[in-house]
Amino acid sequence: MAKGRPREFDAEEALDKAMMVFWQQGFEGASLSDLTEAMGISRPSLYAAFGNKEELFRRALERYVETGPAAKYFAALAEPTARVVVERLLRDAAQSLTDPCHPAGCLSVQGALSCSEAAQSIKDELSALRCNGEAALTERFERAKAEGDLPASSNPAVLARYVAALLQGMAVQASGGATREQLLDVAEMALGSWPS
Amino acid sequence: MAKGRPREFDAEEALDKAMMVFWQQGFEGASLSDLTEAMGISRPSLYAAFGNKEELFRRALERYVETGPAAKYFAALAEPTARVVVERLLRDAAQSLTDPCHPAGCLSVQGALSCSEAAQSIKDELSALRCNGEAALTERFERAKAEGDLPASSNPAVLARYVAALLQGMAVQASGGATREQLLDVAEMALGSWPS
DNA sequence: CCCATTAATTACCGATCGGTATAGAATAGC
DNA sequence: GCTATTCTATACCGATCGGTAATTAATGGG
Repeated sequence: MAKGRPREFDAEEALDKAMMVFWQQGFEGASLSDLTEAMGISRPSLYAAFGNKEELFRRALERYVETGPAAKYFAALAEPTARVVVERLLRDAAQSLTDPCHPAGCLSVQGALSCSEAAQSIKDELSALRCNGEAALTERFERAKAEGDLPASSNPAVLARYVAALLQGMAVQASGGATREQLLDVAEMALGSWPS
Repeated sequence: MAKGRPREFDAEEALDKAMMVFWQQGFEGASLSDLTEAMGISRPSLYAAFGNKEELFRRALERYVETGPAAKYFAALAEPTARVVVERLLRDAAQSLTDPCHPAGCLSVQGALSCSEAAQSIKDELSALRCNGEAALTERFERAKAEGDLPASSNPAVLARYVAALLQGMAVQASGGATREQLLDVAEMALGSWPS
């Protein structure tokens, strides 16, 4: 098994580096030279290991969802009540969006919020990802409503869209340099008027 | 006065076309070819009239602020009470962000939320613009607080940041294809818990 | 009418874009 | 050791990027 020359770099490490570059510069703003330099590998190695720029982005995004900040998002849905779910979503977001260990903001928002026609499929994939996150939150709120955890009069889809919009707005603020404290203020403000 | 050959295009019309392209594709995603095609002028005409791509963007942004959606934002601050200001901000945003007459979303958000180092100054200018809008809202809330229009316990800066985040999040949602009704739901949800 | 001035057109510039052909280096199985 | 296989390194590809030089066309002032 495993014939041939072994690769001299760790694929997951390289992917993490690529993720950071896409995170900071967006899909189109990240050039192959930026990527190879950050990943510490040559251009042919990148193509051999990851296909092309678009597939590399998808792999990086996958990693962002599975092991990055997006993983905490889905983990928060497991909290026992809707109120605690939202508390964790907003507070974790304030924390993660300003974590100095990685670029400010959210890859799913700033990866390709606008782009040329050539990158349309990337933009669509990102908005589909955000939509999935919102849908998962809607389901969580539907469950909460069924459990009497949210008022019977509440509208889970609207609540989820509201929270999603707030999180995405916090991501824009973080991208613009907002501090963790400022984002926490926004989070607490929203929590102060949460219906439960 | 006015010597030389007269230009064959209307500069403001051309600027509006450029604004649309930047709005849809972002600063970096919009190529000179995209721009000249949409503006209906040749490349040297563009450079003679507007300097270069960066200055063209700044001119288009200026126009966006003065005569575009951003103008309505500042107009809303003139409403008599904080409550009505926020009502108009959120509802006008839901309307404008999904107006089929122009690209979905907000130029100040999707013009360059992330970019390469080469476009950093554009990104900075946009985040400064958003920051100005937020600061103007803070001042409006301070006035409202002084007028007893907002509770004495309220924090104008936090309220403004909360509203700004919500608006920016709505812009992200619109960019992803959210409908006007969906954004209005978010607006009404936020208004339902407004402190006054 | 002629000239100075400005705009439009064509054709082009070097640089960088994403992507690859080719050849050499390192492994496993035989 | 030899071969098949896989990775790495150099050097390169056509296309497109933002930006311009040079020429021609249209105006106003003298």
